[in-house]
Amino acid sequence: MKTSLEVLKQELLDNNIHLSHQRLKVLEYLIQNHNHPTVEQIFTDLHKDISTLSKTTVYNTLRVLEDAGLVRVITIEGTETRYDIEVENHGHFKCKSCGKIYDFEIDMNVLSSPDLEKFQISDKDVYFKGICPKCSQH
Amino acid sequence: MKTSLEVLKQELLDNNIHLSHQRLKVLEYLIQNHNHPTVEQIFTDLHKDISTLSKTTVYNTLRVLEDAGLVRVITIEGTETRYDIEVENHGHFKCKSCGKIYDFEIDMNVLSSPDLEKFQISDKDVYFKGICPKCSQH
DNA sequence: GTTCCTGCAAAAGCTTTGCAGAAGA
DNA sequence: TCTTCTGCAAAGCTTTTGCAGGAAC
Repeated sequence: MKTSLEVLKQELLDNNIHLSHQRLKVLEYLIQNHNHPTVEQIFTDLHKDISTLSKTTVYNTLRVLEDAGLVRVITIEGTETRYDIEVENHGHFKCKSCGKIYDFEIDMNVLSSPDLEKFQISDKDVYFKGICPKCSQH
Repeated sequence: MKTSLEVLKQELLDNNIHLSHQRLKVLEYLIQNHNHPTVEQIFTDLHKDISTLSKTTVYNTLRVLEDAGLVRVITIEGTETRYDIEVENHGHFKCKSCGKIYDFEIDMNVLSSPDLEKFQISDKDVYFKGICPKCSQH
């Protein structure tokens, strides 16, 4: 399984990134919480366990993990940045009513354009917005 | 042509939005500048013509235009919000080297997922990142 | 001992809000 | 006249930066 902690720890080591307590906790959190948390959510939850944790460290760690290609940054809304363990072939849907973000499977390979023939593509993000089934019932 | 000023002005009227001088200038600017400007860029350029223009008005106007469905908000980067006249069936590519944003044609109708069967989708955004041809030459 | 990491405090940006005056219908 | 719009100033948020102390190797 790609998102196991052991595999990711190895990837960090391969990238010459120290496995500090704080970093492992953030990584662990992202593996266990696939709800696209904001920095605030990650910080608040982890702060319960690690009372000395600072928000700066959360920011630092997320950047490190992003650079290593382990986490994906979700900018579906301009006002808040969310984070997700890197998983291939899925897009994000944000419900305009309840604000929840859903994952959905999508074949990124289908996504191409003749306009981009000479472009080197390294990241593909697909963001949808609308109303989720729960909210449209009401 | 969908992006003509006259058609858009009519759409504003249909939405009960006053056609103030400032609003028309912002709209005109977006029609003439398809380079996905930030608020800062729009403000700086328009300020040359309208010396009394305030950034607040630019923000207000962009929100009004967004709500009316005339402009699209581009959140390809979490740190900056960009704006674009609404055009169907295109995605955005951001070069990680030079920072330029390119449009590319893509058939949004192809974009669907069985996971979203019961979802009402109102917005679809496709963001790619990588290196553009100009930068990969160097 | 050297290097890298953490976390506090402060700074920096971007965006929103409150409000008084101006403009428009 | 009444409603809506503008723009200044201030506030609110999120994120970054500088730096001193601490941890890891």
